[in-house]
Amino acid sequence: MTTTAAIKEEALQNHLLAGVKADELERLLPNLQLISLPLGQVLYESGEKMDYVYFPTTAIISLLYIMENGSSAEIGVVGNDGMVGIAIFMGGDTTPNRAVVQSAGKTFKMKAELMKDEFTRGGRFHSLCLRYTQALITQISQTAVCNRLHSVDQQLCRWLLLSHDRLPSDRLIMTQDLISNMLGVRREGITHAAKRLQQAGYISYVRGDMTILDRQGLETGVCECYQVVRTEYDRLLG
Amino acid sequence: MTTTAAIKEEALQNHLLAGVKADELERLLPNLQLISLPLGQVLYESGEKMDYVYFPTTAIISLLYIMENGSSAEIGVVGNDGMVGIAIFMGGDTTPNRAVVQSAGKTFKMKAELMKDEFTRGGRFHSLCLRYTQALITQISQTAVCNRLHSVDQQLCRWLLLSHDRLPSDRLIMTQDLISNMLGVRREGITHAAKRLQQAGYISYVRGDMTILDRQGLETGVCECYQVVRTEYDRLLG
DNA sequence: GCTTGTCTGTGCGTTGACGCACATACCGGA
DNA sequence: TCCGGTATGTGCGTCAACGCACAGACAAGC
Repeated sequence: MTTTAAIKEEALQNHLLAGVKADELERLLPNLQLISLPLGQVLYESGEKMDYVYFPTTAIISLLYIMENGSSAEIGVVGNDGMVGIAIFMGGDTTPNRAVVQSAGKTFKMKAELMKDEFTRGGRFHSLCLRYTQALITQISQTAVCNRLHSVDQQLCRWLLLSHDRLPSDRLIMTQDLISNMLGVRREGITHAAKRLQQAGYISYVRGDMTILDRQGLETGVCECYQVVRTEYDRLLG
Repeated sequence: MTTTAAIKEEALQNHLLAGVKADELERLLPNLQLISLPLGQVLYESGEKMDYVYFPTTAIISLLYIMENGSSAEIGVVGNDGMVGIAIFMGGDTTPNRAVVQSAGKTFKMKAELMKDEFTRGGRFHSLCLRYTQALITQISQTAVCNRLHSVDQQLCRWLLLSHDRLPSDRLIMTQDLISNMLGVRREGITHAAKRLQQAGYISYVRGDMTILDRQGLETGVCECYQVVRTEYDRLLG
């Protein structure tokens, strides 16, 4: 049986939960349920009412927009740095996006109503949620800029670094086909870009099993977008 | 001398101000200062502390990210539908973006401190600001998607429609060069796209003076991104 | 073993956008 | 009236990414 202390320690792996005041955390803990998310699971569908908010610890969730013709593009990524379901406290209840598990792992979930209750209490939890939302806005904004101005190679580096920041290890279980769906480019484009990164010795991969070997190498290939987002997260939540 | 009633009527042209409760508006009005903004004026520079929040009535403000090499791309646009300076109440105080006047016109401004005070009071103003922020997030997200997946022609249509929605007339004073900076594409690309729209009879323009002749025509050339954003604004703030 | 499905690699023609160069057109001021 | 500055139009070569087709390569299961 998992002790309360163990749960608490697990919860602190999520930066938002780690940042709230002690009394707020005590109130939250009994309402947090730890679950495992398999790769590909859909947490929300576009326009669907959100029943839960998620605080990932080791899982990574991708926020996608799916076009009417089926093509897709990622607008943001959430790991242990944040939460999935900001629309719950922002007042919209839904978003026109899909939230899907990009990397299997664990997450806490909490009922939307309880989330709203705690949010309206104000306090540090309230302000932390808002600061996180602003950081997410920066990430989405930079995705927009990067999509417009940078090459697939640069974007793959950015995407790998963003993922690595949220990953408990250096391994990423993910096919090139899935990555291409996230980045909204051709699968072949990812094949080429990934091959170059592998030849440079920055990553290795075999059939959906990717390992980041040289993080600093990746950072030499990335555009400024990554650092802008990183700096803003540190500034707002660090 | 401008009467209080006249100021109030002017204020109601901004949808956010029009949406707050009567007592909230009475508190806000004495702190709101109506000013004229010329084309090109910079309201915020990237990373700069925001002293004021702006509630446009007839002006349109563009939110841009400026790359280190000087190229730029728009991440969102704000008119009488919203406000500029959400970072003030989100807690970050600054953003890595520039806010620049895209279409000359009038706006109310209010000191950042007063904004924070009113926001922390809660009430409808609080929730309206958050709902607006969510709508803006959708706009930024859709910009990211559109940048990735759609042609310059489609994006110009989207951009014109978004501008038209926030414009008091059908005229837009703006050179193709400026539009290209907003969309993050070449000036020649805009020349080509605009020429096609003019030949189709949807717009006319001469040296920085553009008129929208056939809005429905533009809507036939736009991608689904425009409607997604429009619908979300209506849902959240309508 | 074999088959089947999935993942990755590669080639090839097409295209949309880029970068550059320069022509043309228009405006306002000296 | 001329002139300099600005806005727009156009041509041309280049390139990154696309769409498609198909060839290995590997894993899992029978």
